[in-house]
Amino acid sequence: MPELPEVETVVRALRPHLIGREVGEVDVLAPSSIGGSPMSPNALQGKRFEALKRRGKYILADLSEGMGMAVHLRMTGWLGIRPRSGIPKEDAPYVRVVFGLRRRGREGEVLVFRDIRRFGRVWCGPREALLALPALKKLGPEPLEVDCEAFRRMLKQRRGRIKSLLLDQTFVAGLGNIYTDEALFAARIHPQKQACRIGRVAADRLHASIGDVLRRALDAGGSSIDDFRHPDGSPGWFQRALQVYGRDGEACGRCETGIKRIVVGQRGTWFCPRCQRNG
DNA sequence: ATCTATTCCTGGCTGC
DNA sequence: TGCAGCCAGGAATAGA
Repeated sequence: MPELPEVETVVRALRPHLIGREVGEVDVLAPSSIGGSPMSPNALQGKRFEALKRRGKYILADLSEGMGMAVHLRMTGWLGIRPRSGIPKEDAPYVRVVFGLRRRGREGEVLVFRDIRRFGRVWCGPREALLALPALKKLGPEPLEVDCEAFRRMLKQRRGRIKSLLLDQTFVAGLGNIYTDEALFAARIHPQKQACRIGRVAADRLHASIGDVLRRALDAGGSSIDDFRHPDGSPGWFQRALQVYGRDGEACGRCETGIKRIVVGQRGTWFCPRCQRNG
């Protein structure tokens, strides 16, 4: 499932392929994959990619003449560059949108949006209209940019359970189920602990753990759980380094206690009942 | 502010 | 071997 490190990995890999190229013909095979867009993807035809960025779990492209594109991969979304006539047969049923790419007027490759479960979305339109989309506008701060004191204050103001709070994109933008569980384990905080009752020392530890786990996952090219793959089809490696996520019954790397799975806010949650106490 | 339930969607699993 | 039923999961949404 693409979270911040996976989305950032995709952005970095796509950047050199897209910058400077112009959008050619656009083929929308699944209209439901187009978000409540300000405009149809066809409006991007003839516009040139100028920048590719990430905000939370959103991929944001700046195009010429003030246009933009936003993509959310959700569970199974994938973006990649393919030869114009070279979409593999096994991918074909899941290809939802195809953007032709031209350089100096010459047709070349295509940007493919593939998405098995169709939860992902592509939005197109004027940049300002995209940034005004409620979901983007309400995003909380980037977890790698918020400083320790600010983070501590943010926790103090909230009475919800820490796990649910970290998953709330309006609180911090970019964490998902994998990295919240990993960060809470590293900081030795119980996922159901009330945010405002996390002490100063533990809050600082959590802030550091979030930064640490995200940076290490980024260095590993993300985690290939289920079907996350880089734009070139290669997998990330961080799933090997995961300490608790999906490791029901396995021994905790710190104390050997069995990792436990519970449900918090309708989300599968893995933690070590001995290292992470709710007291 | 916060909680719960529901919806979207499909591959993969379980149980018969 | 086949089939029904269930589940995961991010985020929007509605309602409490």
